[in-house]
Amino acid sequence: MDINNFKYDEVGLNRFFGPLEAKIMELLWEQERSIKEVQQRLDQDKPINFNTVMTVMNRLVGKGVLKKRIQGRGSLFHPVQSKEDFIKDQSKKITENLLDGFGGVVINHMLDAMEEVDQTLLDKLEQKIKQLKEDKS
Amino acid sequence: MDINNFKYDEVGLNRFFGPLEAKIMELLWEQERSIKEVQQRLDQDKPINFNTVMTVMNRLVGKGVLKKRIQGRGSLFHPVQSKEDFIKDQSKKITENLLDGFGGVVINHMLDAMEEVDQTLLDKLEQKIKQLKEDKS
DNA sequence: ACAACACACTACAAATTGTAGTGTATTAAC
DNA sequence: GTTAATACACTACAATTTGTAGTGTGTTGT
Repeated sequence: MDINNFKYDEVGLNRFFGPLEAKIMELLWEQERSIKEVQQRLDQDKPINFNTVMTVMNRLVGKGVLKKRIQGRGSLFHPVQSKEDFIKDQSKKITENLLDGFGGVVINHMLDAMEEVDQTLLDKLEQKIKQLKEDKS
Repeated sequence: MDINNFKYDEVGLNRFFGPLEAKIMELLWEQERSIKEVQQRLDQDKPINFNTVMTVMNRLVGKGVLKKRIQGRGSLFHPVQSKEDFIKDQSKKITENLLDGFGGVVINHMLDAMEEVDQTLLDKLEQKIKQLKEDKS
């Protein structure tokens, strides 16, 4: 899975993908689809070439986020992970990366950010730490 | 400050900058320097053109991470933030972004990642949580 | 046999980053 | 005071990523 870029000025899946890639992923997380089906869906919003969609979908296969399954004449595409699992995995990677890259420097600010979003998070984290300490002893 | 890309397959400052940019930032976080001084430092490791260094340094000014200060004939460059502050700010942005972009989906995995850190960080976490709770009451 | 379709291969454009040439203006030296 | 070195602006090109799309090929269904 070579997705390893997080654009934190973007929104939603655009943080991990280009805009067209993101739209395609979204459609395929809904359900498995052929290139044609994806192209027709996208075309409803804005005219888009079949080959354009094909190229991008194949690139996503190359990146390891989509899989191709031959079915009769054509192929069907589906993500290798659910959307939730994808986001979870990437978030974990990013968080680990921040922590073991910059350690103590960032941890306070991560907590600040957590608190701003949801106060109950601190309790959850406290519990986890308590549990961790019990496990160790 | 238009740094908004986090490459989580890279190491250190390369997560935020290109490799050459990162080396230059590192040198300027040590101390304010002229283009010539930066170029000569880098040149010790590997031959590098003066204009190359100049271009990249000016681009970093354009991105808002460096400032230029005229001094006599030439200019001296320095980061607008300390290295620590830079990393803190970016980390906070990334964390907030993850949390309010993907909400509950990522929280547990962020906590998981936090659990995996070393003991001293865990202690820091506990302290920080305690402190945050006191602030509330 | 032919037309429609699925797909491979190829290519180009914008943006980002590293690279570096040429030209200009100011400073320093003789 | 003319020349030479220096600092810098301007410009350009290559590789990579992402969006875009043309052409060509082989299979299918009529």
